[in-house]
Amino acid sequence: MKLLAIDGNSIMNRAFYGIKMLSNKSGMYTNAITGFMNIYLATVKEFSPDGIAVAFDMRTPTFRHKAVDSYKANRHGMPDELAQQMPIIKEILTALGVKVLECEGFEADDILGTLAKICDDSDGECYILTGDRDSLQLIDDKVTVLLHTMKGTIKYNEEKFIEEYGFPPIELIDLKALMGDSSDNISGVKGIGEKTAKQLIADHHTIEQLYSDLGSGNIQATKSVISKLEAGKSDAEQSKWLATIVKNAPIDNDINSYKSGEKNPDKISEILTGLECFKLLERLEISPAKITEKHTSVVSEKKEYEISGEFTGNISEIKKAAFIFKDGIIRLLAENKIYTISDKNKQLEFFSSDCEKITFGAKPAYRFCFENGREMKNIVSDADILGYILNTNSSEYSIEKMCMEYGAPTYPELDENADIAALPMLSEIMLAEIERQGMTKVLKEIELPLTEVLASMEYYGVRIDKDGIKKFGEKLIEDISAVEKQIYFMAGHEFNIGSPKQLGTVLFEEMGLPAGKKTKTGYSTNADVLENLRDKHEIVDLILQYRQLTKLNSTYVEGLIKVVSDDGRVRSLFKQTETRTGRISSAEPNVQNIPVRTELGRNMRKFFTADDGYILLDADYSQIELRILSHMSGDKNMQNGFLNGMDIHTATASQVFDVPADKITSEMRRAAKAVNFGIIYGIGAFSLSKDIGVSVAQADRYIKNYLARFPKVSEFMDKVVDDAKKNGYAVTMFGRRRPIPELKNSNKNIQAFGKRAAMNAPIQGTAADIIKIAMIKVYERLKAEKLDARLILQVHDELIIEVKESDAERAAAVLGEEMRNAVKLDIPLTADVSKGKTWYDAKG
DNA sequence: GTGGTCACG
DNA sequence: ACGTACGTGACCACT
Repeated sequence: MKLLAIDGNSIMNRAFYGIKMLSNKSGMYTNAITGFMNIYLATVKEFSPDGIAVAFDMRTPTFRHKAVDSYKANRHGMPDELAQQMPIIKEILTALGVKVLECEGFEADDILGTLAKICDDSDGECYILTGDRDSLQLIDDKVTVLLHTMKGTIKYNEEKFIEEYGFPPIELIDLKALMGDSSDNISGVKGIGEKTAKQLIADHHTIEQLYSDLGSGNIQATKSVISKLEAGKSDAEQSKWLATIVKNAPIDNDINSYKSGEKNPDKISEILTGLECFKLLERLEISPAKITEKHTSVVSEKKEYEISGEFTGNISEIKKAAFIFKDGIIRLLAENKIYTISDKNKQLEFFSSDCEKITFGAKPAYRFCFENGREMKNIVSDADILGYILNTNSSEYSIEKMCMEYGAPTYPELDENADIAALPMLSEIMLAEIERQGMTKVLKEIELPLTEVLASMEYYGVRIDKDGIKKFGEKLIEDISAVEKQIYFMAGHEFNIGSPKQLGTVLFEEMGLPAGKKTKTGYSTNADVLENLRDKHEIVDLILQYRQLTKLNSTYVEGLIKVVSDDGRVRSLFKQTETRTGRISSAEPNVQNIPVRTELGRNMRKFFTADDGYILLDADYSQIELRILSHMSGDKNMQNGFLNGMDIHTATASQVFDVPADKITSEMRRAAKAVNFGIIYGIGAFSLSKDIGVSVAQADRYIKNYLARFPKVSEFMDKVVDDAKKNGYAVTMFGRRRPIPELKNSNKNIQAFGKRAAMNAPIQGTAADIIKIAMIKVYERLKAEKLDARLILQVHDELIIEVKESDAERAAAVLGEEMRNAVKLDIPLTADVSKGKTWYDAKG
């Protein structure tokens, strides 16, 4: 009989701290469970035991066999995130047919010790899996310890142990009795450390022998060690007792009772599906629970599909199909048959046919159509988008993952066609779920039509003045080396200014400047800190300059040059399923963070130009987020500011400081602006005070004043947080949801973050919804009016059109009108259009 | 791969 | 006692 005995607490601990926090949609952490099971499965595979037992500590002992009050007092209690995973892993193990052992008053390693003894007595073989070196004392000719460490699992038998420690395993107890173990609150002999203890044990083997030899003077040690040993005799004896793992826990002593039992796959499936641990189910070769309560609206029966090779029929006869367009090939599912379409003309014919299409990742297909001057028609569902709408928190929307999450049947037997086979049913289930959650409008009126707009923007790209950038870059490099030289001179030597570590050493150690904040790894040298040191030394200003110049050069000059196509344009990727709030994001290159705030950086925008014969139109919403807040909260006081056409920050200042608008100083306006931003972000007095340089108490008064003046805003924020706590998500005006599992976290800081995110999500998300609607309307009207104009960029509240000069006036009217009229709020939306040859000139 | 920093809304 | 405003992406240094 080969028994695998696992230290459940120890392995759960290793797993918990070993992998990043993983949590599912409802905020339940699963990282320890996942990690435990991975270790468990790997070990079972390697050793194929006949029986498995997992031992756990009892959480609420009423009696301690080691009744020392301070026992383990300094081992901090486990965090909630781990504690809540403990009962579940026990359930899973039980369902796997594994014995779960807990004994009141006994620790997990006592149970392991008892199991080891049972094996010894019955001629069994025992493998102990643990992360704790304590258990090594149990090793003998029948007991092997598998020590799980960060670097892997080390197998300790007697031989290996002696090789490493130089004495037999049982003497580990005596070693600990001498050197102590702070994590177990074993004091040991005061003043005896690891080295001395090891030597003493190697010479004398046991505590008893050691003290007997000490008495007879038969010992080689310094006077100080000898006196320490003499003083610590009773400590040593008590420590030995504490360090000894007991072997008499009251568990079944018939080894055969630990033979592996029957698995209960349904139970395992139910638990793991609920936890969204699909990878684990796969490893266990168990299919996920098919229908969960919330997805009962659609009955999902698996259909049979036939692989039919290249499509040779008449494309116009396909009325309804699923397709996936990848690597230049269309895979098509129609009438229970799976085809490929490899011919480009046939592909285009299919895309522009009236066939009702469902797909996964429509944007590249749209782009393919644009590139070939054809129209994509009738895409009614895109699983990528559906997945995003249903959970903006996910980082990956693969068909495989979503099938498991939403309970759609999978087709692993179809190999590379498993994805397309699963698509129709998955899409149907997700559409029903979107309908149930009231997000059908977000899907059909915003996200699905938006894909074409984004594809078009990606297709056109924006023209870049590459030579202009290069010249600008050369100038930057000159300036950089000049600043660099001055910095080296002041520091007295050369160093890597770009390394925060080296810079910290130079500023705060060599030059003795007062260090402010610290980061995890050392001194903080960020702009905030440097700003406060500006008048302490000239070098600080130079470093700030150096940072600005190198940032411009490496990120924008060099970064942009790298991605310019042969036709002189850059084509950013506008990602539609990336952000948690509903915004779109931009990458490769990111065109949403081109400098504007400083004049030097703003020059970059001179290199974003219109094509010959064209000009750029640029319009941005003014204060869209505050307007949304005033609308959604219904605060008339705030709305009045907008209705009167006032500058909103001045209006706010007037309210908060109780001063007429014409008496507001620029300082007051600045403070009010910061408060306005703070409100949108979910304010805290501390951060506000830091931002505007007043005391925390003063900042707190500003906030209190603000909320008193705009009581509906205050109520709105409270309600948004309450609802998010209750529902698990925040929601925009149009019904878009953002799950916020952080609100259920036991960590106060994470909870506080959840609250701020909950306050911000409806505002930022609604703004995202609105500009998306505007984009679709602008796109449609430019097309309908046959203008030689196209949307090319979006920067969250700003849209940019490239238009033939002769059509500029009409396109400008379209842009302004559609942005202003995208939705009707209690207060007007304003957007002014300006134009220019470059982005620099076109921005008003 | 992670952390620090900084560019934008 | 601690940490501290929302949402992104790119680059560099360093492990």
